[in-house]
Amino acid sequence: MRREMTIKKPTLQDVADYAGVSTATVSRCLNQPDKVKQSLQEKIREAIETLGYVPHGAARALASRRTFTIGAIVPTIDNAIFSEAIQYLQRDLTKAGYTLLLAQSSYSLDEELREVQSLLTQGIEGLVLVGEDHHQGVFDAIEQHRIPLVNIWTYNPESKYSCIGIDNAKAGQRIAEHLVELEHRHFGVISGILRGNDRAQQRLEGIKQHLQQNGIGLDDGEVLECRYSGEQGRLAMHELMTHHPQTTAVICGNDILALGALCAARELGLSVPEDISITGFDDIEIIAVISPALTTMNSPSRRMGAQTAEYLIQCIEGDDQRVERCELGTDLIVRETTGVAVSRGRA
Amino acid sequence: MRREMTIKKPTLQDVADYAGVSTATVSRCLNQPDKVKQSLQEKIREAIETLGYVPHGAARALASRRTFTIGAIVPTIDNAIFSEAIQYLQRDLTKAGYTLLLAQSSYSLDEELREVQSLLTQGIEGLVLVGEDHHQGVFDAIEQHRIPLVNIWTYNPESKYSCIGIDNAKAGQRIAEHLVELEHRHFGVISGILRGNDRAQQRLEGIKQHLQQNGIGLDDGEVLECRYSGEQGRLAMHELMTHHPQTTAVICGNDILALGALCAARELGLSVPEDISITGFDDIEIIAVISPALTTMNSPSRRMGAQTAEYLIQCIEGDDQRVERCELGTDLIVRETTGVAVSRGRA
DNA sequence: CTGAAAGCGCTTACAG
DNA sequence: CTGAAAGCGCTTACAG
Repeated sequence: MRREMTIKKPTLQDVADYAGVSTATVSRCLNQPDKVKQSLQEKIREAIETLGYVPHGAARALASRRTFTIGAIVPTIDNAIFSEAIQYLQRDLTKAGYTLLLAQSSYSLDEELREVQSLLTQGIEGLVLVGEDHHQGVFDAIEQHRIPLVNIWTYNPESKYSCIGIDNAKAGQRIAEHLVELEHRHFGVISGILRGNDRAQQRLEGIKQHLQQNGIGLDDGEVLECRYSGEQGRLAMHELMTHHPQTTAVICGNDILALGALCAARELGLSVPEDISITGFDDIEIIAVISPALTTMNSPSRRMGAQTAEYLIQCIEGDDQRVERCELGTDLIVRETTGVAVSRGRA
Repeated sequence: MRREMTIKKPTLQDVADYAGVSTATVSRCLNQPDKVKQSLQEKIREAIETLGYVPHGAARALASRRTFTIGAIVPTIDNAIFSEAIQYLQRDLTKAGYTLLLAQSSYSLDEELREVQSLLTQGIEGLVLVGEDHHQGVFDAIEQHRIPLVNIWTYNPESKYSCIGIDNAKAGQRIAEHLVELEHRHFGVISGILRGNDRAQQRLEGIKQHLQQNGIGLDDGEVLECRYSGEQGRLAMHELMTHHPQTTAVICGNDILALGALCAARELGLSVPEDISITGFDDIEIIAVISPALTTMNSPSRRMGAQTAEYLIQCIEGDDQRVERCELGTDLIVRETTGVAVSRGRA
């Protein structure tokens, strides 16, 4: 019988027996040490040490109704902007004693809903989603569970839920404005897949709106959608230039796509920016050291992660149900890939 | 009293009452449906639907002694190779009904130990770590909890624990060999921080060994350590060329450092590879579309993630305690940044 | 400051 | 195929 002691992991009860106190005291010693006499604390710590006791999180969660767990769902972790945000979110959550449960939606709203349900089962006390466009079931579940939701990467002053992010439409507009100022009249857009991605949709809307205001049209054929990969960007650029050779300005959905487009331009013998201007989005760290230096819009992903952690913790600990709508600024960073299309005139 | 029903989340008991069955039956309906009569299943599903029941993970974990949770600790999630591996690990774990608990160690073995303890509290049924060099406390804890550990990114046929990764020393050797074949005699190494990073240490050992075999020395001053960032690589390259201007071959710890070094070479007016050869490591996706195309060693991070998920699941479900030591191959991908140093002779 | 005891929401032999 | 009941390992009023 006693043999079992060595094979079974020690419980709070074992610690209590060993230290000659009650389980209540051991529990207090762990969670509210100041309520336990010094001498007992020492005995208990010794017991914990020699038995190699490790608390049982599930039991604690069940009894205390606290999981100290936050859920986050990003489209994919394998995109620098999301991994940067997650890095900071995770780091700050950990500092405050919370655990991050991370899931990926692959840019699918249905998949996102499934992940939300799974996270809810696991008892998350807060949820972070990307964008503000979600399956209705997500909102229903959030309401029922009464946990704070923060939508990141999006800013909407009227949102019913908290958001910490950028104004995507305005950012798209700003890029278009820059290129229009350089007197471009023939545009192409290489966007990420729009379905399930409200950020990309909003940016495209911003671009279209600004072009329209300046009397510049943008045909459907001049907007290409593809996955966020360098190779996809390269192929899209080739397709764009085949069907719309007069294009002098290409707005890309992110930096990776822009690097692919740049690659295609090289292959086509087009000089940048003399023949064609190309813009990115995000200002990921790596592009600071590559040539030609990419004109892009920065995206404060780390700040987003850190601020989200801070908000959520305050929301939970302060029992503060206030909705926060926070707009983080973006800056157009003009470098070497945009300019006047001198070589090919201004048709 | 009844008012509480609307404010409190429904439990299994509520579902059972509503459906007119016992909690045992509801539980079976959820976990082993084939053991429950069809007609009852329908009633129960209806009850779940109308009450909006969501299972309580902690209670389930406590009662069943299963958490369906796997822990993984990477140095940082903000490095393409780790985020790629995690993406696949996460995806495949999710498919199999497991949840990934992700933590970051910031390349600190002490921090790693702390995270391991936290994960253990949360009841992980398996653990994934990067490298084979860990705090002794990690091994002790793993032994005590009897959970499978797999060390990734490392391959050691004698390892006591499972490993799925590459032979880092061999990879380092292979890079050095390539450059020696191109008749380089003056080397520089821009490595990641070595402390707490056995992969980087092993690669450096492999490089040193091969150079030594060919009568080429490598002074301490010719090995620079820096964080994995483009800017750090750029600065290190400047320092290297200031103190060792005769250098014709620079081996970088990863692709990001190599891009930084390439940037510095441009700034210094050095042609690549005519004046100097530069190599990376990892073959991250993005470098496929940038110019000059980087010579590098590929690192099968996605395969590592997927294979780790597969092994762990089999280990847990098959109750198979077999230790697996799996070497994933690497390939030297020779592109445009390495060649004979024609311009500066072969001193 | 400490302990006895109820209870958190499930699962699972066991009996029928 | 189904149910009564014990138990998973903690926390937390409550009483002292």
